[in-house]
Amino acid sequence: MQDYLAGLNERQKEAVLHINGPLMIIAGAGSGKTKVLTTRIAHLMAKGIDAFNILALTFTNKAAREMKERIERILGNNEARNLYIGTFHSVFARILRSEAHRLGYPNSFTIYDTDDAKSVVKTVLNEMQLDDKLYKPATVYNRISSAKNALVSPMEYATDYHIQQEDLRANRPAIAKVYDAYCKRCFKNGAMDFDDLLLKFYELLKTFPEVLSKYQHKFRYIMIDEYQDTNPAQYEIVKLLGAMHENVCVVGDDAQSIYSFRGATIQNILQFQKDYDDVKVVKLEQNYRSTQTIIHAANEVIRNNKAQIPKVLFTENASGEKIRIVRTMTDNDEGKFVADTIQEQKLRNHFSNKEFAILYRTNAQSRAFEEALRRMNIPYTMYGGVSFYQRKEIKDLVGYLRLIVNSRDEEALKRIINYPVRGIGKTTIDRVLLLANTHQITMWEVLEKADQLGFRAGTLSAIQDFVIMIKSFSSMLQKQNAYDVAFHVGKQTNLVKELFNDKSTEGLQRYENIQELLNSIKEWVESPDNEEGEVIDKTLGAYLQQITLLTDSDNKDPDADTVKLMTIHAAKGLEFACVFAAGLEEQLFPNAMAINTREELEEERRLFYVVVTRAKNKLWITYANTRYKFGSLVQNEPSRFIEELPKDHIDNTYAGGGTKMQSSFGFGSTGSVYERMNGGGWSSGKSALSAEKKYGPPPAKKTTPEYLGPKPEAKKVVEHTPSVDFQASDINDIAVGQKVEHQKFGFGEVLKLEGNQHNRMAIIRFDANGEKKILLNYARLKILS
DNA sequence: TGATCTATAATTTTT
DNA sequence: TTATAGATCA
Repeated sequence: MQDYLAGLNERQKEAVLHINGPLMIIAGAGSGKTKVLTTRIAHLMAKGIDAFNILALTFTNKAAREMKERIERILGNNEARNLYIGTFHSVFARILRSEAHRLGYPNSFTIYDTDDAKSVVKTVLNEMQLDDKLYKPATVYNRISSAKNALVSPMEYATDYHIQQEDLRANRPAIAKVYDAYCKRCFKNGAMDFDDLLLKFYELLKTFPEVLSKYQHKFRYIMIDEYQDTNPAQYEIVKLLGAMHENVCVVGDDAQSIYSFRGATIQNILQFQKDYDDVKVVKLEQNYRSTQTIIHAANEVIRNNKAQIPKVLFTENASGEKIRIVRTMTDNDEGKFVADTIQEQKLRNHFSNKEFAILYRTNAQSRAFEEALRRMNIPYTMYGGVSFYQRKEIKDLVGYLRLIVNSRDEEALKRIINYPVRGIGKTTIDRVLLLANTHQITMWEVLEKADQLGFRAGTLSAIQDFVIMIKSFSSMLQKQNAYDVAFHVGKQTNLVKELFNDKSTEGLQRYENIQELLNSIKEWVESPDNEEGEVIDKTLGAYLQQITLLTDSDNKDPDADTVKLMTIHAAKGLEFACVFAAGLEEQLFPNAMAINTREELEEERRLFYVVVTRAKNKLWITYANTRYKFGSLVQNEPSRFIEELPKDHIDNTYAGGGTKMQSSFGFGSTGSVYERMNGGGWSSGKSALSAEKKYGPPPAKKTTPEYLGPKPEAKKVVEHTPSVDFQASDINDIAVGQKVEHQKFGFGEVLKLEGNQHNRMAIIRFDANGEKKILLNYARLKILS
């Protein structure tokens, strides 16, 4: 761990060498923030500070992992294992596991993910007999979540004038009561939601001075990454923990604050200097990531925001190529353009897949890119889908495990009580719920004493079998490790068998997922159970808590040679040689949901700043004239952010003048992409459009989006009116060569049959609509001959 | 009670 | 377009 200081610039060195006292690092995009943070921790340790006394909090597991690895590399030993590095949520959950009993929770409390939490909200709404059309669980949950993040208790919520006015105006005056009931319900279930991990930890520190003192002594040096994204709960916790030693170092960039929807407030970073005396402030303004063009553009854009800490990012990197603005006809064309350009860049400049990222505002935009990439056989990884642990089959097995660990967990109980089917249906469950509520006991307790509560004989025996089974699992937990129990549960409940017997492709996948879950438990059980003196909790309970805090991206390999697709939010902190910023359209980006106030719009702009600064060398900004939304075609204007880019740094030939087309496609290209796009037969009819039409000047400004008159030819279907006697035939009777009638596509001939028994597909040539692939499970076909 | 079908609503960002 | 919830049937 020699000269770790070499390779740092003066500013960076200043930050690293500052040991005692509060420190605020304002780190512009690509200014070596992580490097400074990790080097600083290494430096602290080199100066003799014990790793056990250092706490570093991040927002994502990924960031935590990366920091740990980098510190290990600098130190060259495994002292870094003793550092407390993790996300706010995981670190607090870990501490709460040994302290939760003080607050009346079981130490093996369950962590509810968003789905569980919404489900609790739903139960509460039902029981309060509120209309869930008006009180949508998601909306109500968001409201509760915001309150928690702002440390607003149910009581304060109910008595705050402004909050009440807001709810009243939205015609949802009962939210305060729901909030209260929700908290009580979670408590009764022995469960904490994501926000509770912060809130309850805060309460713990506030209520028990001895606990506070313990952790103040332990964490003598505190470091917070992405400080601009902290919410009031996190802010107060840091303040409490740091109050004794005041060795608090925060790193952030106000220009990259993009989580205010989650309660983050930029005030925290602006306030920092007032919270402590003698705050050392270091600004890192030199960017090592991007070209001058990109940095200049980013600076220009962010200048339009009012609220910010003054700073100017600069770089000594090459000036680089202009930013290319590309307009396409539809969202599908956008996908094709991007896939095509990636292919071309790979050939021309020898880029590998992993040097490309396609970044967008909303997850829904991924579809067009996925399709296009798949068609070109370009491997890609999509971030932000359903997490492995959110899959149904995984949640089912995990549901059993959760119930075993914490019998109060009502959500888990409801999930698995009749899966696999064991004759405890909806009627019975409702009855159990009612009994639980009237007797003020948990559902599990109702089941335990079901014999005294007058269930029908058949139902009673089903319930008793269930109770005996769960109890046998619980007792097994005393003697055997998490993996053995999980394996046994899977086997005993027939869950694994049921999936094994499902031979469809999806069934097979589900079966494999269960195997993967079991493997992961095994791996976890067998990994070393102590790190340098500290015993790691290897119980099933600890495992369950840990997996709820994992996200989709946590089990994806970032180094895999694939094109990365993700939202801009998910891309924060990452960098790529080539970036496609997609869907730069009004309504989409800035998003229609976030243009009502100046603050919201400025956050969208910061988001744009983030996406621009992800690019090292090449940046494309794309937008589509029309795209599908809820199944119908919508037309949008180009994003206002495009206009904010410095004109001399962009190449918008594509967007503006159709006449200069040939010379426009950077890198001395001959415009092959363009040719392919027009003439390559992507989908029917495109070639008929002239270049002028396709990439002509942007449409005249319109205040309201309108629907395109004629449908694009790609989507054109010659409508067919089904015969009066139309009746779907049995799909098993369909054979090659038959003449068939389809409700929508009309008459045609079956050319080919594909797929397995459960997922059969027919390729049919229709007289009026050409060849289509028809999924027999979904389509209705009538056999004519 | 359980399975299947039909109607309806919904998409901003996430630990 | 897709996912989900309620309605209907076995």
